[in-house]
Amino acid sequence: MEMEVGDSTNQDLDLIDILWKQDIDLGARREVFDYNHRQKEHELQRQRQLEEEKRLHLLREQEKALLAQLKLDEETGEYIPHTKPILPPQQAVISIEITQDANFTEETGDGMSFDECLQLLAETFPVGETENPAVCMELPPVYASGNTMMSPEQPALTPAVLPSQLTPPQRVTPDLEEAWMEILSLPELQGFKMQVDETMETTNYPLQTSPAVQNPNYPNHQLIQNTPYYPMPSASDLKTKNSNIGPAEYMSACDGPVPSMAPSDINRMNVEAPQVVNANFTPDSFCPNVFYPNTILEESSSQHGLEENENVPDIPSKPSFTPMDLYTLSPEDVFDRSKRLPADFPDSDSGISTHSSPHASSPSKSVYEGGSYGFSDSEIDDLDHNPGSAESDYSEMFCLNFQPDDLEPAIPESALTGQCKQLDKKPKQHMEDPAEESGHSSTPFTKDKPKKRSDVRLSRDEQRAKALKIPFTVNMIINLPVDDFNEMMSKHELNEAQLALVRDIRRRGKNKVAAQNCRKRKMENIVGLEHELDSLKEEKDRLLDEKSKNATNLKEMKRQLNSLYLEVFGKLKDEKGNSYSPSEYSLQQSTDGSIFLVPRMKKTFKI
DNA sequence: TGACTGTGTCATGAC
DNA sequence: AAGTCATGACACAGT
Repeated sequence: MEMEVGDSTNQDLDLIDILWKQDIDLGARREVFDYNHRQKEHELQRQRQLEEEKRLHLLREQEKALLAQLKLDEETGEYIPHTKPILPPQQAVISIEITQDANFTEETGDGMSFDECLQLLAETFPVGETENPAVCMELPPVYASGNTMMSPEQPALTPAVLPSQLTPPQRVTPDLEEAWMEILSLPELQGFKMQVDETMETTNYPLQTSPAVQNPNYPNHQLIQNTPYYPMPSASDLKTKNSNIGPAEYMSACDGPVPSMAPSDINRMNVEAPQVVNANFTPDSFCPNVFYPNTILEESSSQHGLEENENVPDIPSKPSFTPMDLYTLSPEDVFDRSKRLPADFPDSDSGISTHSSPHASSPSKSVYEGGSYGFSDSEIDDLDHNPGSAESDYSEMFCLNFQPDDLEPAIPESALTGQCKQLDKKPKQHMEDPAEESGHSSTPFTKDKPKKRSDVRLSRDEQRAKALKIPFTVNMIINLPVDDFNEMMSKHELNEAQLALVRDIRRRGKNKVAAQNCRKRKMENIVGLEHELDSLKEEKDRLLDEKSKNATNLKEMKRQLNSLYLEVFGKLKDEKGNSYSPSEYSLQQSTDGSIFLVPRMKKTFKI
């Protein structure tokens, strides 16, 4: 089976190769045509497949081991434990830790870094806390509501343990958040993240938990964070996406009590996402909120009364746009969804201004320089060159990469936030060819390319937005239609500096897209003119050839006419029978066809 | 080190 | 009038 996958991948690569060679105008970058580059990609991909095979094998082993402890109830088709839980909780935790370890070391190939991560995990979340109900958020109601999928090693599943008895989720302290930020900023983790992303896209990952946990771009992820009313994927979703998930996976994924979980738990769970690592640790599995400055979260949530979510209100017809929504709602997803509609938003990184102009003369400059909030360009530049500082978390917050090719899992329309629906309703702007913007889209051919300046240096606008605590993502600021943008702005009381910055960001972002489009058009014009030049050259050659032929024909006709003339002239005799001298006479034809012998002395005689 | 290239930004005019 | 788009010009970073 793996061989088939590999073969098809090779064929795909070859096909892609041919297609790229055929059509260079698709906006593909240069490295796309670099054979060595693709070769390297190919090898990496093969390596990943091998790693994945190993992982799958390991997971199968684990599944077997767990299933061995279960018995299939033939009436209900459910797996039930043979006996009462035989493993003490501590043991269950240990087995889960083993799973973690395997996942980490095999997926990353860099044990040291993940050992550190694990150590941090252990310090952050003592094993006793693995009973956190939040861990089970991915379970569909059918599992969560009953005891159909009880694990023998899960005492927490026994009815004696009620959610109220559980250790309440603890908020991650700022220090720990920072530590997590640093972990996430590790290069190997970035690579791991990419690897896992690709793996999740191409394979049916047996131990997959919820896609929302695996992939922060997954809309359900947002739903879980933003709309606690739809906290869990439907059973059908799980059937389709994780069709090969068995009870063992659920049990390994759910190390806590299955009973119903209040939305507040769900929300809090996002803050504590690292606890989900026992299911399948990926950096992506962390909710962005984890890496969010508490200050921002708390401030924004307190502004809008969302800090606790203690009550479960009715489903609002149009949830208000909160900073939390915006932060957790990756713009990619918003626009991915909108991209499904006929009219689309401008391409991906349209809003990410990454270049700093030393003489920015935008209206906002005066604001910055006015010192109203003490954020000069030099300071921004300091931020630029200060990796690991605030910029890193902010870059996590603002999803820089706009990936139109992302998975588009089917989600219920009702699950979209009101804002998203609005976006769906009113996508006004024409979407340019996504390939143009795909310099940052995660095409496999750009992955290993050294990061561009725009990737390395974070957007000044993002940094400014962060400095001013602007509760919108840059992408949203730029890409929202004007009505939605105004509505969004009206829902937040922004001060003058914030307003100026937001409008500057929007202006720059739009202009950036315009410039890109302009350049693209310019290039297309150049190509078109070159083609036109070629065709004109061909026509010129053709005309020259025709002219040459015509000249030849004319010459021949003149020659024939001359000989005919001489022949006619030679037959003309005067009264005495003498021939006329061509030097003294010439033949001329009148308009009525009559031929005259005209003396060169201007004397005419009618023949 | 200078030329070239790609990109972001600003200014300006048009719509 | 405001917003958006198109485009020339400039600066900067990377090659």
